[in-house]
Amino acid sequence: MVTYAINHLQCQFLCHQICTVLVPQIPSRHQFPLLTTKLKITVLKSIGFVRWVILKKPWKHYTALKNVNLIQELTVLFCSFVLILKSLEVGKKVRSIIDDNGIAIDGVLGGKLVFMYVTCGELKEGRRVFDKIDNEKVFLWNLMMNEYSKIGKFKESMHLFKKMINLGIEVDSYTFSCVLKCLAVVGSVKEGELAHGYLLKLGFGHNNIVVNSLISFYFKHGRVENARKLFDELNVRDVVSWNCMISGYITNGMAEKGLQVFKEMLCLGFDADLATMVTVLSGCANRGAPMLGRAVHAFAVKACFYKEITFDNTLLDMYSKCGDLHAAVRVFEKIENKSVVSWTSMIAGYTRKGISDGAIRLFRGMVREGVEPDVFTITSILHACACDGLLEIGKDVHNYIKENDMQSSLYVSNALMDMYAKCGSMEDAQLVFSQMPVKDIVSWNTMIGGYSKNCFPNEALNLFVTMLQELEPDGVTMACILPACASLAALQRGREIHGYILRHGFSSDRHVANAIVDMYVKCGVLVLARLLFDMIPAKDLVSWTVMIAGYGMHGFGSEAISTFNEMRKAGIEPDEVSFISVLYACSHSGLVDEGWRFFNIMRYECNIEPKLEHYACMVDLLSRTGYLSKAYRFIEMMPIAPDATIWGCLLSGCRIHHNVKLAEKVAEHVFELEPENTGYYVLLANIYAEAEKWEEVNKLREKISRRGLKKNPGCSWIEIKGKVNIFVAGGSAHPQAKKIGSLLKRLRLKMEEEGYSPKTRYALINSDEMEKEAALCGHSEKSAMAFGILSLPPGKTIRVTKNLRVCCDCHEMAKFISKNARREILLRDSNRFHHFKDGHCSCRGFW
DNA sequence: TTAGGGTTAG
Repeated sequence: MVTYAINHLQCQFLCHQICTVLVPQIPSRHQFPLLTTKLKITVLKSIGFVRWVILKKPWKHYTALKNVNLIQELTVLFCSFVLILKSLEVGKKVRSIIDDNGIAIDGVLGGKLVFMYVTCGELKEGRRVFDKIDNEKVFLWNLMMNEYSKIGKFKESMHLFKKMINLGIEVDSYTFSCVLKCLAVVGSVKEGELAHGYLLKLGFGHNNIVVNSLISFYFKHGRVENARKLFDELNVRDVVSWNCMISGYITNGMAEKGLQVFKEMLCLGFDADLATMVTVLSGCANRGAPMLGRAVHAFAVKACFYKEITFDNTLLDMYSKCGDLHAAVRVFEKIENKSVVSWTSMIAGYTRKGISDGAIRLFRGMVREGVEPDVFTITSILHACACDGLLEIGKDVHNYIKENDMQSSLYVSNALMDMYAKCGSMEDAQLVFSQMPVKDIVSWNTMIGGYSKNCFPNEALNLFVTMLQELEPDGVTMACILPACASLAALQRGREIHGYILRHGFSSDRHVANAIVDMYVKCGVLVLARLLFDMIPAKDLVSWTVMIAGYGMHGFGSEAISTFNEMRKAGIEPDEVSFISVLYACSHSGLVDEGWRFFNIMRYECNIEPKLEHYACMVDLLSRTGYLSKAYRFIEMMPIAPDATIWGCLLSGCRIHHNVKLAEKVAEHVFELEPENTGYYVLLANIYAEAEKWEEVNKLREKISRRGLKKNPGCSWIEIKGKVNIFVAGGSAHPQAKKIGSLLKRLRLKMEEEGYSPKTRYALINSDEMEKEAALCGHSEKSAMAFGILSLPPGKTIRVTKNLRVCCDCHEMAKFISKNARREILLRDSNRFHHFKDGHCSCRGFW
């Protein structure tokens, strides 16, 4: 801030000058942009001075200025300045001057204060003042209503409207404009029609501002005919009326008609204005209509709109949203004075394309150029961090948010939580969530979805219950909570939520429909999933991908492939995720040739560069089917660095095919990349155990305990009558543990009678056979299956979920039970589903 | 006070 060296007399003089000379010269906010550059500089200098006067309060020392009237005049003036400065800091100083001097807040000063607070983003304080003063100015009521609708509190805005009607305050056209805007979002058509009747009664039927808003209202509710009728009946159509029609048609999916109105408007000699261009272009962007967008671009260039920054920004956004990032970049590069909007649109464009590093490069570029990021920019850059899991950069952005006091923006806080959730840091997300004074539905959904996806299904379900006490969930909530049921394989819970969805009419939402299919797939009810999938009227890429992945998970490789082909026939192009699903399906069914075929289709036909996940599927496929050295060479040839998962797939393959020598070589890579992951040590230990290399097993054991690593305990659960029963490996804490134990013993005897011998090599214990057998009996999935037999009526499928991969002995026993006790068993392990029936498993040995 | 950029869903 500039400081002013000033003595007592000068201060007195300057304060006098402010009141007598400057006051009449202060332009209003609206006049300011119209001033000449020279005048603007003069005003800005004065503002700099006044800012200093306010912050330093030099008048405190002068009796002459302690005159209350003078201070009151000054404060009114200061409020006006704050409106230009938009600085809450200065605004607060003004307030303290008022309070310190005991100045009464009357209508004039109160009104100024309200306007000042609202402009500085302190709506709450503005409302407090607003409520205190006797206010009959319709302008202030409109202001408050507009502010509430800007932050999405449409109900509060409507509440104010009712209040002003009750107080008998005369409404104007802007009041109706705001009311209709609110009703467009939260109201029903019926309420809008009531407002329509009311405004006709008050004589606003020919007021363009009101009728234009009414047209927009009907369009937003899809009542195209009503909107058209109003437009046709308008005596005098202004450019806004035309713009409303164009935008209305485009957003209702009638882009052609919108363009027709646009042409008609031009033919009738109406001049399209900037808003027309912006409306048409943003309509093209939202509908994904680049052809129309390009035509408008050409027209606008002829009409010289391209010099307007707003136009350029909309144009670049249109290209970016229509997927043509190159065209967007060309527009961006031509903009001479890039505004914060230009930069943000470009950043959002890169993020949309998944080029997070490009987005971050742009972000740094804009800061370098001295363009200050605003809440929109911050939200976009957080999204880029979220997409790429860039936690450290995300944390830097969080610091920037704190320094610049941006947390109060719901968009910012929500994007921040989403970033933390997607980067896997739910503690940080929870911290942001708990500190938010106001939360909206997106905040709740983000947290619930975050917990669901980060393997905290219970936290997600608990938060969902809390949410129900606070606000109504929406379709997105459903799509966020269902994966929690899916990850728990909590079929009962999932069914309840499915019921809730049906009762509340969320089932027509495609995201919800997809999530339901996914939930039933992961809860093991594949047939129902397929049925519900078939019922989705317009399946999107996600619907198909869920189904393909579902077949893969259940070991139906050829069904997954035919669904994939069906999808392409339906005209839906696969993306990288759907290729992961089909490759995964191939690997879980041992379909080597088909796997290669899809890998090549992806690369050469669809031009999708394989990512780590795709390579992992291929390595998995080769390893499972015994092509171990081929898999090794494949990894070595990879153009990107393999991660531990990829080497881990090969290590699993080494176990299946008992290749100890290669396993040792592969394990070196795995341990180097993920030295803390106990699972891989256990895997190698099992490979040694199966080869009866007990010395090596012990060495590994020592290594594990030296490093202080603990084996992730095996844990299985089974849902009986909605209650989840959990079994831990070797545990006997369950109330029915004894019964379960004796049932398992009986089963084991029967198995031996029929020639099965226990697969003791999988026990990872180097002791006598008896102890090994006891350890095998204690495996959590066996206990859960036995509990299922004891608790469920005959003939009912037993559904068990396990946190780790199923062991071979348990797998054998499940096969036996399915034949001997005539029970279907559905076992979901950490990798896939095993469906046991009549002594066979759907995995056919691939797991 | 018709008009440009941003958050949740495989």
